[in-house]
Amino acid sequence: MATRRKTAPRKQPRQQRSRALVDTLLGATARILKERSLEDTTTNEIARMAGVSVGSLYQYFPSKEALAAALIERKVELDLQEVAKTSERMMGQPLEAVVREAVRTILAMHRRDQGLMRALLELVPKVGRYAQVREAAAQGRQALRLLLEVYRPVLRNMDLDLATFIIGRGLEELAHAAVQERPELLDDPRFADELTHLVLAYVRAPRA
Amino acid sequence: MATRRKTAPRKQPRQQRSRALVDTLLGATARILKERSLEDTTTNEIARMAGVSVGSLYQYFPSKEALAAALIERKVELDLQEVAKTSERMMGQPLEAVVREAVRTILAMHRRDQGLMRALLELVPKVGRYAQVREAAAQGRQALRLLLEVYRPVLRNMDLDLATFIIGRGLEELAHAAVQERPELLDDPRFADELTHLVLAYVRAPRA
Amino acid sequence: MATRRKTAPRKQPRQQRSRALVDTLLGATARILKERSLEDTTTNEIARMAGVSVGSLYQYFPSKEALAAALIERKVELDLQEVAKTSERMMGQPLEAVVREAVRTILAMHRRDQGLMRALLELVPKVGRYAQVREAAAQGRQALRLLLEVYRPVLRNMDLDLATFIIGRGLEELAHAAVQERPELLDDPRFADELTHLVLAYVRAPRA
Amino acid sequence: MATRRKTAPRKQPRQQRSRALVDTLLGATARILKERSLEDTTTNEIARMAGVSVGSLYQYFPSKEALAAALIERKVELDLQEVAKTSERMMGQPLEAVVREAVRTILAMHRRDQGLMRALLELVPKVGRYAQVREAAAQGRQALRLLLEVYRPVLRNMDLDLATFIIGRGLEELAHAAVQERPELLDDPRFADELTHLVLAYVRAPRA
DNA sequence: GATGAATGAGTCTTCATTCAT
DNA sequence: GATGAATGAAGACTCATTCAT
Repeated sequence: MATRRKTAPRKQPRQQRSRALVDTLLGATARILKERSLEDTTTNEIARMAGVSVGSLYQYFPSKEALAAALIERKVELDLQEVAKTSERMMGQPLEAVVREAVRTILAMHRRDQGLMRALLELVPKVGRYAQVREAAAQGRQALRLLLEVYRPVLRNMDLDLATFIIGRGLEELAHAAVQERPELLDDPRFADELTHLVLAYVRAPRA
Repeated sequence: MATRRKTAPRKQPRQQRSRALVDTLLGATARILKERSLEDTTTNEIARMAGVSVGSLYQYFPSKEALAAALIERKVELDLQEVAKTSERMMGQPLEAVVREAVRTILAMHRRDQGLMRALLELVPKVGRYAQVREAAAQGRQALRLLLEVYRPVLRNMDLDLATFIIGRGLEELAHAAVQERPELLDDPRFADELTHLVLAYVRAPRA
Repeated sequence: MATRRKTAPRKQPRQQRSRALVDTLLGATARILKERSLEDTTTNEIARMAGVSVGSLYQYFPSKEALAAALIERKVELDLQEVAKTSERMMGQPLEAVVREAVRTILAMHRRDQGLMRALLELVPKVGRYAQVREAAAQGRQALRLLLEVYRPVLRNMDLDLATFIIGRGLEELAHAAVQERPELLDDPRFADELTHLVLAYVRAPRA
Repeated sequence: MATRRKTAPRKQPRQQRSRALVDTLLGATARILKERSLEDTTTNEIARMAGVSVGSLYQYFPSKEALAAALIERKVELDLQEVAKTSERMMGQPLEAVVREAVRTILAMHRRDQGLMRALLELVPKVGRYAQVREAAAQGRQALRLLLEVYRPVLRNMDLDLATFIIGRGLEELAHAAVQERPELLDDPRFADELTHLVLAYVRAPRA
């Protein structure tokens, strides 16, 4: 049955050595999840991969799922920081530059983690981390929304919430799609151009 | 272990009774997969749910995965038929009407199957049905591409392959996203309007 | 930790074959418990000993403890029947004969099961079957008490409750003790004689 | 598995500090065993309870069982001293007084340790300390036997060995029984009276 | 000597799959 | 062909014990 397993970390790694251990474990888990689903992985394998005993694994993570959850949280946190930094940096730039940079950032984020990204996304429901991810997405959207508001004068009249959802999620999903189906696009400037155009054409007021 | 299991159906259900059995099993599987992942499901449960013995299940499906694979193939087939029908019907209509109808169709497809859709998508890699799904997607894109070619004169100059990917996958993923995050949008005409606008603005030649 | 495990039997063995299976499993468990404590036993071993697969074991018993619990309940039931039969049979006989027969019965019961008896007694707390055993003991005492009341005229004046406890438990424990420490006494008529004397001397009114 | 583990203490605590450590550990073990079986206890828990590291525990006790064994030995030793003292003190007193005092002593011993007593008794076989306990019991019986011999003239004709077993073990077990089933009896003078009567009536020669 | 993090053998238990009826 | 009891391989997880610091 789908017994949701405990995912709360077991004890905080206070010592430096422990922190390294936790990192190694998360690293091994990440590496494995790029190739295999969580249930096709065993805790023993993760431990072996990390060059650590199972016992040590369970010292810090009460279950396989907890490892995945930790991975997700870490990733969400990092991405959020990046988004924040970018959106701050772009404030005041012309609309087109902002959009182009946003597209660039999203593609970069996806290029970086490829497989892991997809694996983690699939794990979100199983591991009960919907809340965090939603929250992160919400923050990202919030940043996007603020930008749109700034440029409202040059935009067509529209429901900003809806537009934010369509743009935010649309770019995100197209980046995912590229990861899955056509990874080479992540490095193709034409793809970035097209996405930029997609967004700009969508939001701009039609010229008189 | 990640042993890829046999997924080829065991024997073709020639008899009418057998065909009904297969349908019942697939139905039960579908119903369960809407709520639970495949590995959180047991063959015994599927059989019980279908009101059939496990033995009978294995008469037609050599493994749990085979059930999922069959489900995917069935779904792909149905969707393709629908796409074909729609695109045929739309031939010759004005661009805007075509896009609007395409959006409507996609949203309808997603509204219909919600959970199952997502479950199946996650199963594709595990069950080794990438090929079929790709192939189906390709066919869908091909239809889309044909449409775009017809309207090329009124469109901006662009790489049709790339545009097809962006539009096709974009709409699909935004429909997914709505299923996941904001199901009410599936029935909201403003969502359909915005998506239509997204596509039209993207492909249309900018007015002089 | 002392997590009390589920002990409720899993499904009732309806078929004849299943009933045989359950019996075989209980038999194997009994045989092993005569030599080893429950925690020094593995479910796999019990299954192997019973010539059955672990899976089958878990079909009927949700845990090792459940097997022990079932064994205890079965034993309690059987012993109670025997006590009831004996006490009924003795009604109306002279006091000495009654006591002698009671002693004989108790010794016989212990002679029969020896090791198992001790093992089960130790398991009672761990398996949460105190209630049943208490209840059984209470019924046995009740029978004894009824007997004593019948003979009250020839007995010394005493608190019947206390006397029942001392006699009932005393005999029981001395039988246990014999099992543990001097098994040969179980077959020695002098031991039975002495126990009979112990009881009679204790209850009889001192002759003027 | 039922591998009998090493139980010999590891090193003799010569230093005063070490002796205190050993005492603390035995104390913690005793406290825990009153509530939980040995296998439901972890060495880590014992150590934590004693405010000591596991490592230190293993400095003095090579296994969990060794702790139990040490506890048993200590208990046996103490009880034996007490028995010796009592029996010495009673020499030359009238029979009834002697028996009464013996009963009192036994009840007191059991009142004192309650839970631990039972726990230790269950551990004796697992820990391989049968010999010591037997030996201790034998010494106790020997003392009892000596007493009986002194009073032989006023006793009925009987097998002293058998009588010793019945009286010694009978009193002991009835005290146990009281601990388990009716603890309030340990403090009830009527219980002591009845036990005294039980023994006296059993051994006394019937009056002409 | 003390510490407690690390180890890994060993256990319970599940569940996909088979096969006797 | 259907049934569902039986099988047993495989995995998560614990905890006695060791040993580097």
